[in-house]
Amino acid sequence: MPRADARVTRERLIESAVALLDEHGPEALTLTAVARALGVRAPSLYHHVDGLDGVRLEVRVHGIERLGDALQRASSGRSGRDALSAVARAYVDFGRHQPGLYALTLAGSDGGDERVRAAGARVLDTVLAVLHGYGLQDEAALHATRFVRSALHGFAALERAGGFALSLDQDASFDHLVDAVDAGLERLANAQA
Amino acid sequence: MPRADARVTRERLIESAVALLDEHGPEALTLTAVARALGVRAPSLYHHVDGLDGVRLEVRVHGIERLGDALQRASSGRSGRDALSAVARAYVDFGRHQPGLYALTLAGSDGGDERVRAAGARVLDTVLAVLHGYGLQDEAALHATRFVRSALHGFAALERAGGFALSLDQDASFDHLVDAVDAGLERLANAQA
DNA sequence: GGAGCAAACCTATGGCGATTAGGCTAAGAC
DNA sequence: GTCTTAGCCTAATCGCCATAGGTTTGCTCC
Repeated sequence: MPRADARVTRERLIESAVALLDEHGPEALTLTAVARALGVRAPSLYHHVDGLDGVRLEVRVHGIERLGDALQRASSGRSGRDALSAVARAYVDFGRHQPGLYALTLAGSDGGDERVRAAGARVLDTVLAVLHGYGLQDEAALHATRFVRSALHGFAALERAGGFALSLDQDASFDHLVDAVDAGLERLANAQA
Repeated sequence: MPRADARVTRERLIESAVALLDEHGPEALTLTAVARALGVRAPSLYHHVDGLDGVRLEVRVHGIERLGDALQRASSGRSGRDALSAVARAYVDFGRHQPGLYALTLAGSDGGDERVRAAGARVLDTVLAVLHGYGLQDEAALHATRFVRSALHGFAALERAGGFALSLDQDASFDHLVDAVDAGLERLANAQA
């Protein structure tokens, strides 16, 4: 029975952690900093989460869930290339707007946490639904999912790391990427038949 | 004028750092650990590199150079889809065999270091050479490079992070990825014309 | 309306890693 | 042989994670 006057709640803790992460990078996510943001001392957090890794886990779960939300929202009511384009845009935008949060969704030893698995499955299902629009099914669809996620994650990660150093328009590159992925999916769909 | 009996050299320092990274992960790369491996105390390292970030920079430069070596070796004597396949395999294998080193090649604020730029340019050029085999030139080739690097980095990163949770064969997924990227490049080459 | 339980915090402490300051030693130049 | 300086060192500070153990104070239930 949680007390009503608690300064620390899972929601507020995640909120603070995400803010630190997005504004000051991964290094800034410390127990001390989170505690300070919540008006509390660092050891107090141990009553709510399992140390720094626990904070990261909570944030990761939250991040994957939010990513799943964004992808599902983007794909709803669309199909085929249209759906691919919308989902891809949503994915990349998520990485752009919440770089710190996004980085945590993938990096990490999640020790087989159930919530991570469930949230990840939802992301996977959303992508799979898009691929069905290309006629991809079963194993071929799963391989294709890995291709799509590789391309999207790679793009988001390279963008974040400053890997696209040249002064070439990134939005144009994104459009080319979607075009190329579209062609790749058509190839995989044909190869499957 | 360096002394002959020095225990710390750039080479030995990088070697130790890479070993720590590949065997025990990013967290294990500490000044204390590197110093211990070299038979020296941590503060002594400051005479050779600029702190922990300096170590990371040295390792990053080394990693990008080695990646460049691997890609160039893989592409030499091949062209077209054959070259793409070989380069992709070399890229992914690099990430598999040296996960810690690979992770550092991209993650990071390299503050515009000249050696990083140069080594990165060599990687870029190798990929560009492959794309010329598809008839891609100029701007279109650069956009295509981003597509290829996104797909390869994404695959390597997801593999390393355990993002491919399902028990689906990863080598088969890799073959599908190469196939899809090949199709994507053909599309981009046609769109260019 | 008070007793008791447990939630929510706290201080104290230990340990480790980064980094700075300041000093010793001995290799190699001249 | 002197002297410069590269290469290491110890000492000390600071920030952070983590554990141990204690105090306050809502809440619930008689």
